[in-house]
Amino acid sequence: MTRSTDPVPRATMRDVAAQAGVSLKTVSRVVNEEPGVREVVVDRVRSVAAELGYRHHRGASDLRRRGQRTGAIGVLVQDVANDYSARLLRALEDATRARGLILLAASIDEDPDRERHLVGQMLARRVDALVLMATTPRQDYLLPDIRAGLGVVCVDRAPVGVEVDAVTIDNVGGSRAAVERLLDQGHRRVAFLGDLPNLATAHDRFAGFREALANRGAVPDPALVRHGLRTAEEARRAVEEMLTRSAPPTAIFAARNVLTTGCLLALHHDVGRSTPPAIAGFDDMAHLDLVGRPLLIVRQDVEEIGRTAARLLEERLLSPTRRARSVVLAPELVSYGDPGARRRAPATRPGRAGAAANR
Amino acid sequence: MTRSTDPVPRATMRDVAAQAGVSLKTVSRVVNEEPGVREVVVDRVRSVAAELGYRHHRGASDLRRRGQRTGAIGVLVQDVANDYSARLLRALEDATRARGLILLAASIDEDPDRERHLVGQMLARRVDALVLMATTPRQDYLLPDIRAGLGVVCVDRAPVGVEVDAVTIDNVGGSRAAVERLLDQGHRRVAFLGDLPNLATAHDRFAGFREALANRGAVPDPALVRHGLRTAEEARRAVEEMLTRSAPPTAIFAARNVLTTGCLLALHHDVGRSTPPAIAGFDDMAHLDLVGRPLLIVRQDVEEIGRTAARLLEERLLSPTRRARSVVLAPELVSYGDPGARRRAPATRPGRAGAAANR
DNA sequence: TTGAAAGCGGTACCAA
DNA sequence: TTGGTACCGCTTTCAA
Repeated sequence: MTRSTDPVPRATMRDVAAQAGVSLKTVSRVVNEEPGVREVVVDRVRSVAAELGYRHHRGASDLRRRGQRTGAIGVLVQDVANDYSARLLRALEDATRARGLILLAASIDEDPDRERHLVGQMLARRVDALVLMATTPRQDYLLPDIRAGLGVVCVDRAPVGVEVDAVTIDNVGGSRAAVERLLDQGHRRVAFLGDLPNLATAHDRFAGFREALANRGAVPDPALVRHGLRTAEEARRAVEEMLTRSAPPTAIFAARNVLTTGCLLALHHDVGRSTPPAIAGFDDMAHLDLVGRPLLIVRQDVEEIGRTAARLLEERLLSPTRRARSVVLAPELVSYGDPGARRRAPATRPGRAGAAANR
Repeated sequence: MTRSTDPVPRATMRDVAAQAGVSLKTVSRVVNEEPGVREVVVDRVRSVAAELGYRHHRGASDLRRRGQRTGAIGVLVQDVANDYSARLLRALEDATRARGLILLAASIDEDPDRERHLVGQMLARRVDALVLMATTPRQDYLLPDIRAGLGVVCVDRAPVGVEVDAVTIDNVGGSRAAVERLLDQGHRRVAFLGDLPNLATAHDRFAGFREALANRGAVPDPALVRHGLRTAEEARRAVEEMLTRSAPPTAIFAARNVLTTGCLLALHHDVGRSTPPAIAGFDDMAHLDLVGRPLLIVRQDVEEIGRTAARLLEERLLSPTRRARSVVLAPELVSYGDPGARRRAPATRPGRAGAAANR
């Protein structure tokens, strides 16, 4: 009596060979579409393979052809559920699809230990390359693997301690442009909401804010600057508190998209006030065109970042010894909810949009 | 002369063994934390491994311990950049983190051929299981692999042609509850916007719409029913067209979240009208609480779906011959932008929320 | 055009 | 407590 529920071991090339009456090597040739096998034999092997439900074992194959690549890429983002990370993952998928690569995805959650752990997991699987939105202060722990041929592209945050390819955006320029626009609109009391300034992106965005003010001969008002905000809720409370001041801000620059959400929440529940502050924010989000409020957004082209990272990776894998390149993309300024037409202008000088720089 | 740029081959267990003056097998024991190795030896091997930048080769290991699991899971969603898919991926990551699993992620894009291709890629990598948001009309192409021990959980869409575990939601009940709520509010001319009804979810959501009307002794007005809408833009045009009718709808039910966006776009550019139609939609999105318009949303608990899928997978891998189980989760109704308090009510009878049913 | 044998990096099994 | 040997599924090399 046969129990149909017993796991049936997978057919191997040996099984296919036996069933087809050829040698194992011939099956290998057929599976890998190598020339030099008679049509008749090819057909027979193919049909037997299908019949037995044969699946090529990529791991065994990669093991034998040592030095070849596994065709897998590790993508380590902050949080795969986050809009930015998810779109980056998708852009990488599209850009690598033609080469048949497969992506291992994982979330770092701003935890350096977790980053190293996940990197270890992926390297144990012998990924050809890593796309890394790093949280560790330095990435030199990757040096032995890079010497062994691992490709690495740092994304969103520049690498520290290693010379690897990178795709980042001009955070300083983007912030400066947004804040300058607010100043052009006549605002003088501009508030800043940002993350912990030991994070490079948060630091740069605050620097851009400061530069914009400095260009007008002004300095930040400490009462209107809040660092270390991590959630929309924290931003909401910060804004509500600011608005009760005797001299409330007339404009607010939120240096992360969740903080922009917090601003919107604060103003949403504060419907009575005569002139709500203008809001500018960093990083686009869904439905900002529907909130019924003018909004100035510094937008990154995430798809372009993904495409660029994939291109750098491809070049790197072709010539592992090439010098590291760093591409800095210029974000753009977008106006939402403008009573007039929708305006778009480059965040930095027009000529520099999309410029790449070697460091 | 040494070229420091030459790729240095990775250290293997053999290298570590030689350098540490022990046998390869001892290194294996240390790496796998097997007992029966003296502390001194463990320490020496560990330090040599670190020195040589040794990385365990999971593929080779899996190859030898045949029948064991690879610790990798393939996640095939419609589009990793889409909010729903991305959150599902994240929920799966969290639910499998404790077991140290790694996720291979890919987007199907509603393309059956692509689904089969990606499944092939992942099975070549010998994933232990697949989480599948299927687009193929039938999934019986997986039968040989399931017999070989592959775990499969279908998510969002019920499996066809195979008996595998599944996590879906009650699309009929969710839609019916939303439309009944509109009818309770006094609406009689309720429009329906949906995807192609040959998709199971689209079909079920229309069925729920019909049932809600039928419970009030009404039938859908063909002029107010639009199938086959795929994008927000298509929905926007459909709504704009409906609103120019002599008898426009007083309420609209959008059966997919992008279609809800389309409705909002249409109404946003139609600010003059005295009484805009009420809107209900299927699937939550970001910032719906900020659009300044009352909105009724059928919300799926994506995280719960992911947790459930992971649980079913774990059970399945523990007992591969267990009968397939199908868990149907009840969505909830959420009111946004309600002038009063935010209300939440179960979409179906309260007692059934989260109910699991064996088919 | 086809096949036999070695070996990729690691683990199982058994012997020392 | 440690090591030798076979071998996982496949590709490489070389011979037939």
